[in-house]
Amino acid sequence: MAAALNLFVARGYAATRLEDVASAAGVSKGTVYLYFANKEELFKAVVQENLLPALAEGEALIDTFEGSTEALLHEILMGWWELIGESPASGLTKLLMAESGNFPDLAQYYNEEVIERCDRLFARILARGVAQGEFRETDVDLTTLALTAPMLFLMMWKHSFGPCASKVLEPKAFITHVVALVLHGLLRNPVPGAVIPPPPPLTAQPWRTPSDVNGDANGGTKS
Amino acid sequence: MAAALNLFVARGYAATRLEDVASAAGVSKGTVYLYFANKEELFKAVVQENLLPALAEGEALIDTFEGSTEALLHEILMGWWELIGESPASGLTKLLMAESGNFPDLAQYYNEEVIERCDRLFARILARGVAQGEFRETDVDLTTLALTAPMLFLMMWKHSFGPCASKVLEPKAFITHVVALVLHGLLRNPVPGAVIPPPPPLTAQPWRTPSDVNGDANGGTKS
Amino acid sequence: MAAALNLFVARGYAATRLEDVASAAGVSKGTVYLYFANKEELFKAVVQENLLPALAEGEALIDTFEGSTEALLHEILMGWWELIGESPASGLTKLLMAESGNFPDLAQYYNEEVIERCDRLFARILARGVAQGEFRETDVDLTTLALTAPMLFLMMWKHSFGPCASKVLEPKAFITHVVALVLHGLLRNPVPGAVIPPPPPLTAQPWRTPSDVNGDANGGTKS
Amino acid sequence: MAAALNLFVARGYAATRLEDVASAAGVSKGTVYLYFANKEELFKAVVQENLLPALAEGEALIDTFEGSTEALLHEILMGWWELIGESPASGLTKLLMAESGNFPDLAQYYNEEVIERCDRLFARILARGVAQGEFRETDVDLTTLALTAPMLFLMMWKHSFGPCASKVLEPKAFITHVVALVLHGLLRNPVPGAVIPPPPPLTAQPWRTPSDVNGDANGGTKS
DNA sequence: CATGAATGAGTGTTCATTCAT
DNA sequence: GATGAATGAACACTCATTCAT
Repeated sequence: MAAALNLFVARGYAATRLEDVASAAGVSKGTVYLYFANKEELFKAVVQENLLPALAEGEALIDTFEGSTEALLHEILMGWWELIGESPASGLTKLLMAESGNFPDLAQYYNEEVIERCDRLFARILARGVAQGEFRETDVDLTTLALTAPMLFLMMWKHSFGPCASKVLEPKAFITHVVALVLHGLLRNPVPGAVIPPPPPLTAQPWRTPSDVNGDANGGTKS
Repeated sequence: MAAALNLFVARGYAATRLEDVASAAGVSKGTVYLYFANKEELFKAVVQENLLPALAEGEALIDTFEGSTEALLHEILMGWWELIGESPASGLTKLLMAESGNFPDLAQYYNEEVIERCDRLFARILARGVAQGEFRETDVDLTTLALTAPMLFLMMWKHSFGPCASKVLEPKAFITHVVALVLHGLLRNPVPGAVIPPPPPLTAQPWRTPSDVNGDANGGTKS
Repeated sequence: MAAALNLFVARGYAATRLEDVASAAGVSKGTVYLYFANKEELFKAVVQENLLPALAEGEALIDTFEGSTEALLHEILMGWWELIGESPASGLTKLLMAESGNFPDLAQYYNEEVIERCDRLFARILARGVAQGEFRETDVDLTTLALTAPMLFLMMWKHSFGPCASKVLEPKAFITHVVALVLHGLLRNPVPGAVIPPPPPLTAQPWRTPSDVNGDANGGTKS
Repeated sequence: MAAALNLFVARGYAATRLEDVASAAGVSKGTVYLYFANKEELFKAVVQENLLPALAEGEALIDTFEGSTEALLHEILMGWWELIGESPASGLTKLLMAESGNFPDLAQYYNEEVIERCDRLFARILARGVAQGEFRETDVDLTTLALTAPMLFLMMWKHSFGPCASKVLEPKAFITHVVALVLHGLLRNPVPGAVIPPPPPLTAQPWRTPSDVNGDANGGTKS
């Protein structure tokens, strides 16, 4: 399964030949079928074997943690990266997204077992922050996503454009920056104590091509 | 090429049969080869045909915009989603990440032509915000990533787990929330006027398994 | 048809694409089908167009020739080479032998129209030599073949191993040598006036491996 | 490989379908690819497997032979025919000439490994004949060719026009005839002891068409 | 008369899967 | 339990052939 994990991550599902998995594992092609009914089952087994343990470990932390919720968030995200992001499991996450269309049941499973558990984890953290008066009132689902999106992005990036990008992306520095940004805000003079204000109204069709908006081209300005 | 785009996005590169592309386009298998040398060239053509125009349109907005940089950011991200995220180009972005390992030259090309141009766009916006006294001093590269990561996440999500997730994710609401979060911060009492403070120090190895940290098991507390 | 001739000779029947023939001829692929029903008919037309005229010319010479039959033979063979061997028709001959199995009717046709006429030509020459007292009595069919074999060999060679052989073969020198050899014989002291003597009896199984002929290994000597 | 040999010889390289080879061998199409990387490799393997052993056997004879060089020549040629000409290897020789243009490396290999070794064999025989006073001084290369050309012709003939010719060609009788002819000469009164005399001068352009030689049409007569 | 876009049967090749040993 | 030889369905790609223009 370790061999399969590496090859699936490196080449994708379709491009991974069972013969390569077998020889990488030092066994014959037929032996694979003694343990897995077919390629699809092998794939599913690899996914489940490598994703769940990491998540389980992560869930243990939260209850025992003492300190500010900002520090807790930082810890959680950094630990996530160290445990999953830096391990081959991050490759699996990417692979799962890439192949989700061809493996709906797997995507369903992953969604239920991993993502929703993950969401509940963050919901608890956010609730802790609000309860202790550290955080503003906030939409828990959206804020959770705003925190997990950079993590998923990091995993995807590592296994897609990262290797061929010109600027190297330092994951841990990025995580630290994101936490600081989301917590403290980018504005020089944020309004303390308030709920986050609603955004300004969008301009009408600002991105349309000129030919599309010739009639009311001045509608593109904000006011 | 429209047929190829749809099928590539729906099934992935390997699982898309040229015969299906042909019949979806209403032509025969051989006809495809009159216009594209092989499957790979078709794929590359689809990618380039559908990604670049969208980006080009996006770059036009920034110069003419008047208003707060917060509003500009909101506009840009929302426009990005309307123009690319809601179009099949978002599917291509996902596909490209999924297949980047098997098409290194395409990934390289996408990185140079799309990502780096995108980065420069955001760098200009952030510089505008800082210059006008709206934003704190900030690491431009990391903040750019913190803003683009949710966008890439949205595209990936839409074409992977989104369709089978229990909670529906409303992209525009998410974008609005992310902008507000990143700008105003999650803290109830952020420090106005200051540079974002450094994060608290991480605890020593908080996520390690007990077997790994047996020597200093109490290291799991914060300090 | 000139284009087809060149390509057929250069690449063989199967490896010649009609599209290449068309573009070499400066017309479109469809145009070829205005003049030839299909690839096979084109091939047959090329063969007939290029082989028969050369042979017809050759037949004209013999009746008017005055001089020794040895000189006549030399003239005929040399003329054959100049007219056919040095022209693309030699390539056709090679091609016809190569493809005879796949075009039995063409081989049949070639056999009747070319080879048998050729045989009759040589039979007349040999009869002339015997009638004039120049040549010994001889088996006409075999001697004809003994004279035409080197010619066919030359044509085959030119279009097969010739281009990659280390020693260059000078066709005209070879023809001259063959005529001299066949006429005068290789022996230092041939027996004038006599019929060619029968060959010595072959040894029993001279080429068998020793393990096969262990019983009478000395049978390898001549008598 | 036996099945491939038969089919290649019978139909040529291009017209032989791997599926036919497989079914002729009693296996499935995929099985062929367990042993040969592709069609080309199968072809090359068939050629090398079937040509070299035959030649190796042939080279053994010459050293042990006692008797006249004329008899030796007869033995060698007859043995060649029995060992190679009558075996499928003769079909391979024909095939190799037919496909030499499409397999230059194979032609090169055959030329070096087979033809040149063959040439050296005959050079030794001719030198023996001259050294023992049996043969006239002669151009070794050309005489070698004059002896091997009928053999190659026989192989070609057998697998091309032979099956559809009206007159049957008896190979062994032909070989015997050629040896006698080349040794004793066709002339009734050859000149003993002498070097073969140079050929009479060729007439000027005797084969040209009338339109080509209109200026000096009388130059076509010999004197 | 000429075109060239379109066709689709055919073939080389791959690889997940099986099973006798 | 393990093997590896064998399978055959599947697919990318080719090219002779057609036909509307």
